[in-house]
Amino acid sequence: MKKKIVVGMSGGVDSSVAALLLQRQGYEVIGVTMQLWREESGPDGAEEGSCPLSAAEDAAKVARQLGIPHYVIHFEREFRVHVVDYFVSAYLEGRTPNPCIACNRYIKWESLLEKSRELGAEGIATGHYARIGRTADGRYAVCNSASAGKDQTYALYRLTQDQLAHTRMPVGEYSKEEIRALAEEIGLSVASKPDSQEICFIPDHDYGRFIERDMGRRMPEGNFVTKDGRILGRHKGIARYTVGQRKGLGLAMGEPVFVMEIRPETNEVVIGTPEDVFTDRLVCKNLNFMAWEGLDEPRRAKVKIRYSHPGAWATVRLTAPDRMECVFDEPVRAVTPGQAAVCYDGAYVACGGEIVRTKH
RNA sequence: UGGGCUAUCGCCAAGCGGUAAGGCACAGGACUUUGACUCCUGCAGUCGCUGGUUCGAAUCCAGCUAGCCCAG
Repeated sequence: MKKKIVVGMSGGVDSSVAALLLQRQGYEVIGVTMQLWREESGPDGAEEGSCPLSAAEDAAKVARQLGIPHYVIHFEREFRVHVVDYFVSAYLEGRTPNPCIACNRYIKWESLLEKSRELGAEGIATGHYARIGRTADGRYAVCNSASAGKDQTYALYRLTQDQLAHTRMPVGEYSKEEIRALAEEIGLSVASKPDSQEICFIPDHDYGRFIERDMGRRMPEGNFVTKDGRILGRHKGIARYTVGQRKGLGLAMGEPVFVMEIRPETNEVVIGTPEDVFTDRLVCKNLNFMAWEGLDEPRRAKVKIRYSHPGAWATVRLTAPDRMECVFDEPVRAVTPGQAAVCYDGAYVACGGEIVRTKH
């Protein structure tokens, strides 16, 4: 009897080819498109955003081409709570969230995996460019995909051992070019669809406006200050800024200036020089251990502090049961509370957590 | 109100008789699988106003206006 697997199909090239590959590997593939968000723009509720009708239609079309069943599952409620609400409240608290990490954790894995079990499948598969390997001591861990330019492991650091044991990422064995070629080869209609980018539920990229509309009122203005307390001007609400930001401050100081810190308690945004935004240590919490089972003693690791970060060498250690400190060999730029610090042991994701504090 | 100084792009600022540097800000684009960063491009037909001198004036002269400083 064939093994049954659920493939999360976004309507894009990657997840479409993932379904194809699994089918070729002999799985009984079930295509599922998650409906996550409905943009109530336009008078008659025109669709837009993450999984617009066209996404589900594209996915359904691909499923038809492959001859597999296809379902649309509604996760709007989960997405609202675990991604959008988290996103908005984090910004209002002066942090800079990474919604893709939250979405992976709560929606793509927790909710979808649960659903797949209800459907009698042994697990789920996605179109991520990452691989799932086993360490010497048997732990599951995601590692860099075959094509270095397409690594998505940073956003996957949250996955648990159980989730990893029931997950397949077939496109991680290939490069983007190979995936497109495969799609074209069998005539998949979505072969040339452009890659998605930007946060799916804010297509116009105006975060400030989204947050204000979501909470139904305007954010309070406050002061831009220097680290020694001098007032430089007024800001338009702390959620409009993030550490390391230069553009959009409207501050003509003669030299470029950057956001050093956001202080929700006083509603202040601290401004500094390019050098002021470098730090050599950070503390994170809500840890998840992947290739590493724990961290009894300080260890060396390459640490990424944002999705596109090449990684920087650091010594990491636990300072409390759920507190990890990273001390970098060289200062890194714009360590930002709310973002994730992900440690790598070789190609494997070792562990990671949410950045809570930086030290200047 | 008497004396001195200054007025050049949103901010700062070169320019010193030969036909408006630069920085910041801003806008657009590229890059980007979150926010950022970075990169590229654009951005004063005009120099507080009005006259004058000159082949030619932001640059010299006069008056006016505004701001700053000193005196009072």
